[in-house]
Amino acid sequence: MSQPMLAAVTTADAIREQAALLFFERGYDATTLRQVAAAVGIKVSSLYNHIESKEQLLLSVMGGVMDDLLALQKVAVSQDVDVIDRLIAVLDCHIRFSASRAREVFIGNSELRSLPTDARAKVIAKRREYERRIQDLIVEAGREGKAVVLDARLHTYSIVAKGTHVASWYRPAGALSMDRIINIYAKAALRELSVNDADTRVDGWPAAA
Amino acid sequence: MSQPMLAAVTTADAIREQAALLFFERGYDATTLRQVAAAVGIKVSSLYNHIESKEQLLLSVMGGVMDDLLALQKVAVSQDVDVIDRLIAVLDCHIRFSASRAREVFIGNSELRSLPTDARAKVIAKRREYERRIQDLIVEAGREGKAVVLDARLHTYSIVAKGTHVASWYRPAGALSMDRIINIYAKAALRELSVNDADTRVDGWPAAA
Amino acid sequence: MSQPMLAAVTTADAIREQAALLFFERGYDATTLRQVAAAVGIKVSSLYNHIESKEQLLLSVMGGVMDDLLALQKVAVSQDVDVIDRLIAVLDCHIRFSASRAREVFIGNSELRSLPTDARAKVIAKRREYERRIQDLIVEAGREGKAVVLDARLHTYSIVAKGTHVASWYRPAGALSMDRIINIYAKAALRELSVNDADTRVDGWPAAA
Amino acid sequence: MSQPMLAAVTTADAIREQAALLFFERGYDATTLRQVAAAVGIKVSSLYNHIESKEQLLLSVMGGVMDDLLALQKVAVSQDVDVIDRLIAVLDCHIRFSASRAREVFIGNSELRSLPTDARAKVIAKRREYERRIQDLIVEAGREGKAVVLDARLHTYSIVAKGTHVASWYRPAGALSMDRIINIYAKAALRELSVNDADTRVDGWPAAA
DNA sequence: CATGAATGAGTCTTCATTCAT
DNA sequence: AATGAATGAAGACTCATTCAT
Repeated sequence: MSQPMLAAVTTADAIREQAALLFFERGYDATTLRQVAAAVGIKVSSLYNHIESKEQLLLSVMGGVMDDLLALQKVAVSQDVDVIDRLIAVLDCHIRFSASRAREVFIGNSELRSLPTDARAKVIAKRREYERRIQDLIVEAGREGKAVVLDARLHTYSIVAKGTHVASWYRPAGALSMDRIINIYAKAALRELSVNDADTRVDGWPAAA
Repeated sequence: MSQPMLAAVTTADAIREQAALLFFERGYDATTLRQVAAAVGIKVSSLYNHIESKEQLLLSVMGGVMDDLLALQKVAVSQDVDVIDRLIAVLDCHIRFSASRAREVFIGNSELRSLPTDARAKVIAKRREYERRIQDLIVEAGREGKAVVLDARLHTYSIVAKGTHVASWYRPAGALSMDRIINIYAKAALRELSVNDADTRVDGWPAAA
Repeated sequence: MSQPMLAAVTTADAIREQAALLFFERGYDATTLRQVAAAVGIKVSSLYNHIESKEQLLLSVMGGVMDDLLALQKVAVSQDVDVIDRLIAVLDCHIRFSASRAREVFIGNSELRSLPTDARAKVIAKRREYERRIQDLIVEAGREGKAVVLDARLHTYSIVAKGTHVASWYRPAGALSMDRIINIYAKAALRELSVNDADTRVDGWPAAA
Repeated sequence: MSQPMLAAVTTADAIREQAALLFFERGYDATTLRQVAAAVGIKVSSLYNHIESKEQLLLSVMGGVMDDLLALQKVAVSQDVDVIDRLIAVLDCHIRFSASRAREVFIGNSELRSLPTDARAKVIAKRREYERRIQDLIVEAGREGKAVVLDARLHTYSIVAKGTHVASWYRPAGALSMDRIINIYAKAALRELSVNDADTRVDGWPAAA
């Protein structure tokens, strides 16, 4: 009823879905379990047949995001192709993920501080690993003379920031198609690194795969 | 003690300062007026001799940020120089502000939704105006053939995102000096727009002023 | 596992057993039906196939205690022997019961107030009857010059109190054997009443039976 | 207002008083903070201006009881008189305290298990110390041939039990005066130990002091 | 019989806010 | 100005109980 497109099979799924929506819209602290329950169509106490606590609910919402993202990035990074092509793959992965799972990504960014200390630490570690891989690629490209690196870390931040930003406004029904967004941001990133034929590389990209 | 340079003269100032710190660290919802009072060294009820409400406190913390930012941007934009130089000035303004007033900027980004509807609307309008000016500059540069614009809005977002990101991690004592960060991000932005001699333009910039 | 000797045959029995254990350890109010269910190895809802309500469970745990005790006391009181011998029999009965069914006795003492009003009234009536019989014996002994009674009621309380106390600490595996405890407390009670040859009477007691 | 005799000066005192009353009547678990607040004549949330938590309230109610009791007992034990006189003094102290502060003593006995583990451990240690002193006196009396000891520990329990029991029913307005109760129970205790002239010793007791 | 799920009632606790002093 | 106390509103969570499967 409340999920026209994605009918949640389990009540537990429905709870996670609605919670994600509400956490995204109002923030974790400002979201009441009453609101979550109402959105699902059950009473607050019934919630506890499916979740352990509000904190656990947040965890399960943020849950796999970083793992999924790391897994996808791994694939992109591991391809046996040119650095630039791997970089493009990583960019594609980054923006596509940030857009297609915008809500979770956004929550993952904004509600880190609502997480219990140990869980937060784990997520932060994954985040660092994720950024490190991007940075490594940038350094490699620089070393091979295929990019003019100003500051590897800041270039990385610049890329990461694009994803964070996209996650805050992307809507499937928006004016810009996801592929177009990815295409432009990938070009922008390569340009920022002064990669030769940045635009062409991006447009001809999946070809090499 | 927590503000080495700017010792708050008024109690009201101290409150705003500590509130900013706490809102930044834990978020508006998760911050208690008790915590603010404790940080200032007074009791909760005494707070109300200086503030009207928690919401008003948030407003006064986020208060001038957008106004100040718009004012600074205005100066940058109004200079009677080359588009690219104006763009650089705007970039400098953007990153410098995002870094030097990181906490307020961060709160302004993350706690928009905690604002009462009308206040939120006003801030959003200012935000749009701010972004519009950047976008206009990009469009102008593109029209004059001094930049190869892929999508003016996305380029704008890319720039804005850098500031948002910087506001989340910049510390005065950090490894990177503010000027260096600005220098690199300005180059990155010009490169992203395929501006000729991007790096040189940035390095030689204030000269024209 | 928790009942080495008396393995509960019925699930209903197991429930009563575990409930008794938990009520004893944590009190009725502090005991959760979930805990009872867990102790039995079933789920909470399954409990209701065997009990009517938590209150009824308490009732059935406290259930027969007073009836059983009264019945045993009846036998002791009705013997056709010397008052002192009957008193000793009653003392034996009292302490033996308090020790051998310590948990139920303890619960019966401490959870009276958790009982619904009418049930509580019934138990209290039985209690009074029980104490009255002891008191009557004391009075009789006094009248016959076989005891020096200070205050029949207080002597009765003194005896009752010993049982209550024993019920709170007696463990079958403890240092003192049950028979020894009974022997000593019986002597103490007779001594308290200044019965002649108190110790000898107790030691030679079952002889007369 | 609600305490005709003992007008509590502080609100905090009133809370402790009413809490003691309610904990005594219905038990800690069955007592609601709402009830406590209502009894005091304030709202539940106001309670928290005076207490830290329900558990702390229990602690502060049970608070000094054992300390006070130990202090009084110390005085009785330390007198430079005959063992039997010291024993009588200790008995007087025990029963008098159990009666005059019946509610607190009762709560201290019945709600031990509601205490957090560490607090419970402390109270239990004090209890043991208290009982040990009684037992030492009994042993001493036995060694000096002034008492015929059956089992020092059980005699101690017998005495302790009388106090516990008294605390459960004593009312200042009751039929038996406190002094009479003390007198009888002291005699009963000495008789139980086969002390010579038990009754006379008790009746002539304070004389030696 | 056993159980997963639902739920109304109620628990302790926190918080922003007010007001008399 | 500062504060102790009071309070309405709300929040997360628990529990005994019911019912369909």
